[in-house]
Amino acid sequence: MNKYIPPSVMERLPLYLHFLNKLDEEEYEFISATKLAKLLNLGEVQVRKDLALVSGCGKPRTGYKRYELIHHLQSVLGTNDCTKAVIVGAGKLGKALIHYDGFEEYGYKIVAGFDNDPLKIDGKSIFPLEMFSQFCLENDIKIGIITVPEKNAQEICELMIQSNILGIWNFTPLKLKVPEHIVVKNENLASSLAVLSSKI
Amino acid sequence: MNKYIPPSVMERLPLYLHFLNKLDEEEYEFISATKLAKLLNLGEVQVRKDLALVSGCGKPRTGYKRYELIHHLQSVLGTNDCTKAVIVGAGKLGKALIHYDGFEEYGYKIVAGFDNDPLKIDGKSIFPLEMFSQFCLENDIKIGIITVPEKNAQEICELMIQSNILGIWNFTPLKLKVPEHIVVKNENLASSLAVLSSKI
DNA sequence: TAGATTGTTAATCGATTAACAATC
DNA sequence: TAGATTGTTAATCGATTAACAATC
Repeated sequence: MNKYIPPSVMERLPLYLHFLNKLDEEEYEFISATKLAKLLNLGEVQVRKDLALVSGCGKPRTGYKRYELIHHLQSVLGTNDCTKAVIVGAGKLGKALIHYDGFEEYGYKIVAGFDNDPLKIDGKSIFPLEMFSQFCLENDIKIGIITVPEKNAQEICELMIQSNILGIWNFTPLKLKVPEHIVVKNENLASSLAVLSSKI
Repeated sequence: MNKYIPPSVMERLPLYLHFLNKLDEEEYEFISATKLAKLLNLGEVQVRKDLALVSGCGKPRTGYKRYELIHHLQSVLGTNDCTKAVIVGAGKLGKALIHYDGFEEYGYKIVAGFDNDPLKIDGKSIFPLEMFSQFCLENDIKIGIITVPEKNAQEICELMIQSNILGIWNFTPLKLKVPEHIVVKNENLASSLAVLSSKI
């Protein structure tokens, strides 16, 4: 394997994995790309190509061994060495993400949250911001999630970079200024809503 | 105007609008696509083309009249007739979205939340599920947001369709079964995380 | 005028879809 | 064998980027 997997494909892998995990183990020892496509309402060729890229262990006529396919998906998604993330900003959205357990299925885990406001500190999962850098360095954290108010986002971004974080998932509408090697993914909920609304 | 605006462009419009709203009114009576692109770190031609599609009132050398551009963006995004949305599922994520006030800048407003669990009912914004249909019909709601557990998602989806909702923003990983004319936008946070993680 | 910026047409890039030989 | 499904190559589609004449 070790082929390059484009973002468009990467985005679909969690869907496949989740669906395969839900499938009845007895009934589906094998599953074909064709069948999976039909069940997920996706293009047949698209699924076939995605799976070929990720696994490539399909057998004509029978399809993929379900268990093996799950394993390959997990391997590409990073389940095998559980990618850890931290979050800064324990407002409503931050707390919702911290307590959302849907990431672990794909190998991601938000291991801690941080906030400056003592009211939001909560022993087991949300810590004071001063502890951020040390925590990240000690635990080799590479992914940081920003859910602070927009006006504090750049400052938190810089704190993250100082703490050796390489990927930032930004939930604020601020365009973060970062050096070349840092990856930023902006999550703009209003954008999604705009697209949905325009399609109606 | 009334040109067709592709989803890829639609997605960027809230970014432009938010940025223009933040700009100092005195300093920027006019702003050029070139300048905007530089400030937002986007492609110069991309911004120019987007703005031409949305407004087209740019003047060579001076650029766009800031105020006019804002107005055109709002008009396309729907601010002018404030698109209303409702949400079902008042768990952590649902509550975070209900109280998130960032949508209104773009003309979208989550006007009410619904839940079956009496513990989550909260007079001013979260109502019992039985009131859902009537509320939607009376208030001419066209957008529904699903933040219930996956196992209840299809059932809520059908309730929404019965209540004349046309666009569904689905935060569960379940592939919803809907008739032709219903638009579904799946928001899969794990997908975003997968893309980010793979780019590091 | 000179030159920055516009709107638009052409070229490139990437992603999706179609076609098809290979195979279990 | 016959036929469903695979992996892959070619064709199409849409989005981004480059090029350029028009214009204030």
